Amino acid sequence: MTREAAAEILNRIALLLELKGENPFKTRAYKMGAEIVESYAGDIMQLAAEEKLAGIKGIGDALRDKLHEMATTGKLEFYEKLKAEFPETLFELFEISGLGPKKIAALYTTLKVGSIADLKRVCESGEAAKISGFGDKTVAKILEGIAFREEHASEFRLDQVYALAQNILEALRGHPDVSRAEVCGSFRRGKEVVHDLDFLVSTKHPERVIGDFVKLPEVEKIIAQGGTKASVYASNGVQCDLRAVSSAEFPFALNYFTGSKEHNVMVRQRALDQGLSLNEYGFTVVGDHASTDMATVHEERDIYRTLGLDYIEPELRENTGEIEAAERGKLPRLIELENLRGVFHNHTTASDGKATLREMAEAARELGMQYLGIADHSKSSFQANGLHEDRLRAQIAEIRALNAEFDGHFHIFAGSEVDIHKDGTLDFDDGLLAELDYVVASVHSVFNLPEAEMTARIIRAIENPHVTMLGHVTGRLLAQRPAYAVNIPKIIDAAAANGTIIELNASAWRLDMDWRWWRLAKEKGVKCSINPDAHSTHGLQDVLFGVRAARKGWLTRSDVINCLPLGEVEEALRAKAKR
DNA sequence: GCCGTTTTCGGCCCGACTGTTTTCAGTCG
Repeated sequence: MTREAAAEILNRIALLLELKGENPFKTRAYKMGAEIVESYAGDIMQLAAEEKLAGIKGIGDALRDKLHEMATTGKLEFYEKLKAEFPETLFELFEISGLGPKKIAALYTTLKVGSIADLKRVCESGEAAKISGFGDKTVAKILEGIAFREEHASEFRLDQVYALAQNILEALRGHPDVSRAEVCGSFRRGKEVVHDLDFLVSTKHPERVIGDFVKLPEVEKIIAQGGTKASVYASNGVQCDLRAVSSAEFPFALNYFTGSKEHNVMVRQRALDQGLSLNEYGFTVVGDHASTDMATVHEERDIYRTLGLDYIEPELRENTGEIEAAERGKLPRLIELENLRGVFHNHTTASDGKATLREMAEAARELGMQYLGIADHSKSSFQANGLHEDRLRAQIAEIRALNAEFDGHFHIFAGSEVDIHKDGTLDFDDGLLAELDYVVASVHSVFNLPEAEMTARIIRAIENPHVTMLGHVTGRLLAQRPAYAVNIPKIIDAAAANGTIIELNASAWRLDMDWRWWRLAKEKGVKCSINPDAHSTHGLQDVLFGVRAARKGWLTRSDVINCLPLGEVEEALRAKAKR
């Protein structure tokens, strides 16, 4: 059993125990256990199998035995019995915003609600509103939650599909009959969520490749299988499509299936204007334009060149002006992962992170970073074990000591992710903020303010001279929780006026600020910081998702503060502090 | 369920907000 599967089972046990009204500290122990299993540095399932789990904090006798059982038998009797008491679909209900274990338990015991379909029915029929503790507003909120979930049901975050896409791509590229393979579609365009994964291969033997594709270990169910294409569901529910074309067709098919549809329409129109018809198989000459120069097309780049355009990176293909820019040679040179020199906004065990300060520093160093910014939560974020003044001061001292140890080879910046209160004041006074190397200001409470009030609240924080950057501007959780109401253009103006950086939170759950706003921010002169918001050493790698989003927002390395080498970024932070 | 130790039970994380309620329960961060 994989560690992900084991962690999932522990999490589900926690949910079911909560439903049964178990001691909340017991359910928390299971949740903690799940987190440890997910993030443990080392092969925890191997250790579990060999009964070598002793001494891991948070894993006691009970969890140790359960992990051993899962690692050796592939299942857990305790869980099998527990889940047999409830319908399998019950877990869906926990995904509805506004519903917790108590309400779910009430719905289940009084009305036998065991699925979202049941839930919708009893809310609409008026039965739910009659349950003690429920009312019209509760029911309206639940229905809103259901609607949001339905609207986003087919969306997958990048953390859910990235490894899958890489694994399948690798398998395809390793196939003896495949000469070229790519992922196309919205994944290639760097969208923040995707609906499916589209793979493309060039081959002389499509039937062999397709036959092997549907037998990949990642494949759960075959939806369709033909001579040139196949569709399957992967085990995590993501639909994966494969198309096989010839080598000559490959660049055209790659371009076509990458989209976006709107971009394709514009490109085809441009081709027509030049007497060429473009489709997923190639160019054909139309009318009397027989003399058009049809350079041989080997790469996608050649298609654009034939049409008199610079190569347009996939992330830019949204028909938002990229074709005009390509025509005039004005496309930006997009940022690349390798351009990042360091990362700001990361957490440690001091608040809700899973790795210590030293572990985070070592991990960042191993990734080739020159510096690491720590920004643990501030005191108001109780749920995240936010730091009070004394603990923050102790952390600053710890960071200074570690830096002395690094002796210039690596640097840790002492920061804080300070809560923005409802009125726009910050969680620490200016004196303490001034002791820090930098400050990330974020909203973590009172999400439901009217837009004007929320905007004013955030602008007040931006105007605090100690605030270096603004954290996750809209608070959205992709496919789970909508953004709070906030006027982004006004936020951008305020950031520009105060020299405040805006974060591009690189967590696959957030990707916030959204890529659609970065061109405006860039025009106004606002700098971006691509922040992993890492809560573990592994989380540092989320910068990958952030870079994709930044590219989609037309950003170059000079727009992104953490592309600066150590000396220059120190200078930039000092300059901001002096303003 | 885990942890720690004044070695075996008692503590474990707090506050705001909302909606349902007449004093609080549930949810969220």
